[in-house]
Amino acid sequence: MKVTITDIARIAGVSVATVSRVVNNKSKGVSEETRKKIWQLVEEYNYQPSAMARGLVTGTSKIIGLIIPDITNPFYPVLAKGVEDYASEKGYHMILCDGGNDPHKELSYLKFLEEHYVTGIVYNNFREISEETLSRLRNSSVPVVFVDSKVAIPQSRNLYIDNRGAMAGVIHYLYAQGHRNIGFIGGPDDSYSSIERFKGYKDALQDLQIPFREELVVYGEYTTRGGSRAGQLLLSRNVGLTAVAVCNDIMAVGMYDACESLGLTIPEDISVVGFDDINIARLIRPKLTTVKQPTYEMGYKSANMLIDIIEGKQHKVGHDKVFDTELKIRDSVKKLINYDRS
Amino acid sequence: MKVTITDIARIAGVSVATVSRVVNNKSKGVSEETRKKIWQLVEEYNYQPSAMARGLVTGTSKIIGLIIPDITNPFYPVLAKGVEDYASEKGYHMILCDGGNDPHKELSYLKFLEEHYVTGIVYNNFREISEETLSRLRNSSVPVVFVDSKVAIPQSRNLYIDNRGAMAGVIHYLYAQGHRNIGFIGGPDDSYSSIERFKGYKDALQDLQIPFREELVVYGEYTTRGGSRAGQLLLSRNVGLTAVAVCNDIMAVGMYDACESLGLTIPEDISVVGFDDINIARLIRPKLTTVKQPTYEMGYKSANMLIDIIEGKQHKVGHDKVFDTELKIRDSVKKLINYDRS
DNA sequence: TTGTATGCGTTATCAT
DNA sequence: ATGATAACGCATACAA
Repeated sequence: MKVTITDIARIAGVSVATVSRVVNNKSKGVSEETRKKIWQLVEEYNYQPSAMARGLVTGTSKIIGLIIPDITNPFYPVLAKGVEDYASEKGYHMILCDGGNDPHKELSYLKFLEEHYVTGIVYNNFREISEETLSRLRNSSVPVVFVDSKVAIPQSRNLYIDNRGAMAGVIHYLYAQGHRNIGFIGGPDDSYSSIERFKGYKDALQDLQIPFREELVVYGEYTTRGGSRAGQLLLSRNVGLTAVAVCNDIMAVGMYDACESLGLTIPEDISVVGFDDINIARLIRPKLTTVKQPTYEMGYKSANMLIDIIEGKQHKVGHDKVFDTELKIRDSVKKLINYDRS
Repeated sequence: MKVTITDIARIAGVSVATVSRVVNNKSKGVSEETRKKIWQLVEEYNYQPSAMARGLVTGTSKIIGLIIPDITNPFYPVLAKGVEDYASEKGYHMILCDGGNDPHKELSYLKFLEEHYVTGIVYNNFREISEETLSRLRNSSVPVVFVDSKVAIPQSRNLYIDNRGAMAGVIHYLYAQGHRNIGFIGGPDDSYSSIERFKGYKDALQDLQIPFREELVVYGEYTTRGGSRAGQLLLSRNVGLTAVAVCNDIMAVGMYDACESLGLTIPEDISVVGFDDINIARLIRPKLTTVKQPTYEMGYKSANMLIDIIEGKQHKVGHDKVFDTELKIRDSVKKLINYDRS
């Protein structure tokens, strides 16, 4: 049998109100003596307050939700760790919801979170967030921090990186290494980050006065397999590519596979740059040159922003938080000519 | 304002009982007409039953918990995916709890799950499960499926692989490739899987009549860094190693690092075998020969077993489920001599 | 087929 | 400092 607050009260010879005060650390209104006695009983009988009953009366909880599209994408465990760490520092629990890239499941999780009175949500979905989800969020008054997408709803903040600028930086770097025929492998065409990075690709081409060629661009799923397929397609076109900018690291890994199966060597035959700097990037050979996102920090900070909103400490300085990225130069890009920028 | 069952009842001009019957799909006792009307209202007002109130009265929930030590270990996202997939097939939600390798946090999550009336728990911790945790579990009557550890408590099942036999198989394989001086890199010394795998190592040596040498064995954390440190220590001993069996893949990756920093080439200078077959194993070079665990299936099956217990469909055939492993032979082991087993 | 009434375990208000 | 009690939103046994 589960022991309830009534049991403890009865055994201690006090009222439930008193037990409640003690258990919730209400500073006033209880003598040291009874306080001690009750704690002792709580220990002895292993009393655990029912989160249900508590939630029912308070209408809230100490839980935040994290919604992501796919935990097996190595980017997300790190993000989740960041969120979890900050949350638990502040006495919150995190519920991780893997939407499985399925809008239905994602929506179901959102309902689940609402039904459980979560106090806030960290939301990431590389795809466009569905209108149904959005309107639900708008009406629910639950604070939300969106990671890597720009959505304006009340009680929400956005946290992202400069995808566009970072990708432009990649192209400029490749240019500086002597590359002129630079391909682009993008993610799903409804992916916010992919769209932005593609813009950066075009920005840079324009800056560098390189004509944009449709045939140098291919899209795929945000998976290793997606990268592999896209890579094979791109390479099979024989368009004289010397380098490829890939939209994220797991796709870049797929690109490695594609090159291998076609007998091409990186970076001798073709240079590759990724995005994210997941762990694998420095473990594969050649080590992958890529754009580092401060993934853990982004998770940590998003939880921070969320809990600040929850606790009323809203950042006055502005709605959004932009994180810096960094190009990690490793071994997957070849210097083509002795090009001196001086 | 949140809309409650009372609101719907009032608007529909019926009692809350009727609304409740409809919402919970109680087959009998409601006319088609009112049923329709109520569903319509539910849609229109976006009524969501409070999980708190519901849980409070039923004393249960449709939630299962998954407790793991570290989501950033690539083994776990896959396991989690398996659990999540089965659970959501059956209409359950999964709460993922990352204990962060911290017994305190783990215990805190366990309490959290209990307070939220979870109907069951899938539990994995490579370390010995603390006595406090265990006694808590014993008293709580929540069904538990333990993954990769053997714990006997009522209402629980175990699911694991033959760690010992699999590691023995690794050693036999190395022997067949001509290796005689085989080192072992183990995980934390209170890790169940590490202990079992070490036994397998010793079993095989005995079978093969190779004397056991203490100096060929080193332990470390279950991380890349732990593997790297252990590898450096082992290699620095200059004990004439030709091969090393590593306790899991992320440590094996660390071993790769160690070899690189010492100027050793795999497999020419030293052969390496891992355990788990995480994604990275086939992405690093040389591709890692390793023992494949059916990780996703293990997650899926553990949720299956758990929900069977919950729903009373207990497997009569036995308490435990043992999964098969498979040695994936890739490129990290060198054949030393022409040894013909015929 | 539908409604009434009770209780789930807790917090919070108002007394004492 | 402590207690009595209403209220939270719902499921369910029992009545009608």
